Amino acid sequence: MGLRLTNTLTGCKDEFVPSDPQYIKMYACGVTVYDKCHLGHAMQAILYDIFARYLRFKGYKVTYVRNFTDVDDKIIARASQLGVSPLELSDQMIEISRRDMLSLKVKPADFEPRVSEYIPQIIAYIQDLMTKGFAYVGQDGSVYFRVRLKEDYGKLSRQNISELRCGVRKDVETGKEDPVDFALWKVEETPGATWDSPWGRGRPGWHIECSVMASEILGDSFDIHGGGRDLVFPHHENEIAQSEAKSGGTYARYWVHNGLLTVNRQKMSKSLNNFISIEDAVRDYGYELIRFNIYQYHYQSNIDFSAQGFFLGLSRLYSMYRTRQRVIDYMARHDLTPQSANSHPGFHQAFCEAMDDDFNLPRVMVVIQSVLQSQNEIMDKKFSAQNAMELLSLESLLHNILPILEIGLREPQEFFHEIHSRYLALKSLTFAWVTEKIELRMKHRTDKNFAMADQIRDELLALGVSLLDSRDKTSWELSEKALEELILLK
RNA sequence: GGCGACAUGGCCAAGUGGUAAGGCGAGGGAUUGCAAAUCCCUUAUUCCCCGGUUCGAAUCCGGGUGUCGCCUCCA
Repeated sequence: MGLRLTNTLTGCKDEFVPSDPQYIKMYACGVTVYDKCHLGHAMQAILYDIFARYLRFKGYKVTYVRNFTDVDDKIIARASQLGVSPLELSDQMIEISRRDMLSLKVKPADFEPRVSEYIPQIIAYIQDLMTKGFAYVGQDGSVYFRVRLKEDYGKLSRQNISELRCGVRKDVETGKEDPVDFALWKVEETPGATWDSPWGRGRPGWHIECSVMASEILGDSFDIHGGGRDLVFPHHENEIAQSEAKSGGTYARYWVHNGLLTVNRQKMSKSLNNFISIEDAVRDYGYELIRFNIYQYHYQSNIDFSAQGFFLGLSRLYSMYRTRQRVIDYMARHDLTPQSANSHPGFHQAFCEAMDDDFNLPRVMVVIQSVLQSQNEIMDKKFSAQNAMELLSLESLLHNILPILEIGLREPQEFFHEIHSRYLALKSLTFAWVTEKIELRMKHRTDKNFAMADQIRDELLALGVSLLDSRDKTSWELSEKALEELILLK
């Protein structure tokens, strides 16, 4: 069963055939570290992390590279504003970014190169382009890429060079031979962010870094190159132009582009000031809810962030842990151990088919939904050895696939405790108070004084605490309304 | 102005030629002292509009309309 991937280069969902049948090389554009990352960056990082995890799950060896852009106009501007050196600022931001990724349970990529560490290679690369005639020193002393010489320029974004020129493009650099050319090396002298080169002191242009770092680590040609949809043009187009001009061969074989996180349908971005930082998002919603919501959409779609959407996710996540807890209790009661069964073949296949179909996470979520439902169904039935085995195989399946997604892995008790404490604190209530109320109601119930018992239950429900009576005891959880309140207050 | 993507029930969202997944919501049932939770059933003859191709289209083609992204840094 093979993976199929939507390839921006062809515009089709292509069968994915790695150049080496066992080894996949993947590169994803990381962030420019001039400020804290926001939820949109989180979405991208989570997605490519999952792709890498799934490919490994399928048995491939994977090398995954995700870069940090630490040399850039914005970094320089920001650093001078803050009165620190550009690399000091980017050091700080990289550290924060790593912490953010950790808090989202995103595994580090195998390589996380920084532009500033690849300056000699970038210079050599540009020199090579120059000897091949693709690069030239412009009138302003900077080095540019001769776009028109690359005949298939525009093949990724389907842009036509002659049409580009009549665009609303501003600030055309004066040193270029042709307005469509782009900078490889910008000559200037900002302290702390420039290096000596054959063309004078300066720094790398916008797109060269990815080409250089990708080829240094993965080689001239590799399997998957990913990034946000907003990078298709010009960033990825230019990467292809440079890389293929230099190597003469194919650069990335499959181009994957994820959708963007939007707010009121508009892209989440610093400039629109409609962003939420990863730090804030994790604090307010938790990493798991963020991931859970991302999985409701295909990676190519934009995800419109809204509190209402997050509420839906929370109520389903809550429900997931309810089942997780129920399974744990059930296994304890019947003395079952999870290791004693193989992964459920039917659902295992369904999961792989969904992932193989262009990483169709919404379909994966349906599979998980069905697994949980089947577990509940089994536990609703009379106990039998056969049912127990079925339950264990479902459990074994979840143990296999949930670590790829990083959801549903916590101790349910811990999950509930966290969310319940937050809610109770919000309402200035305590666990002890709720327990007291429940015990009081229990007395009324055993006395068959249902009117009083129901009154207490209604009182608690009005506060968002919903009671669940089982044969011997009463437990409680948060009502839908309470969950909604918890999210909407953010 | 150019390029690209998207438009599916009250809401969210899968689905690239074979007769509309799933979730939320709503209604009914099993269960329950009554509830909650859980499970079961029902809830789009139809996929923005108009043409075309085809035995057959949400899916392909042409033309509209609308939304978004890119063409300046952007995941």
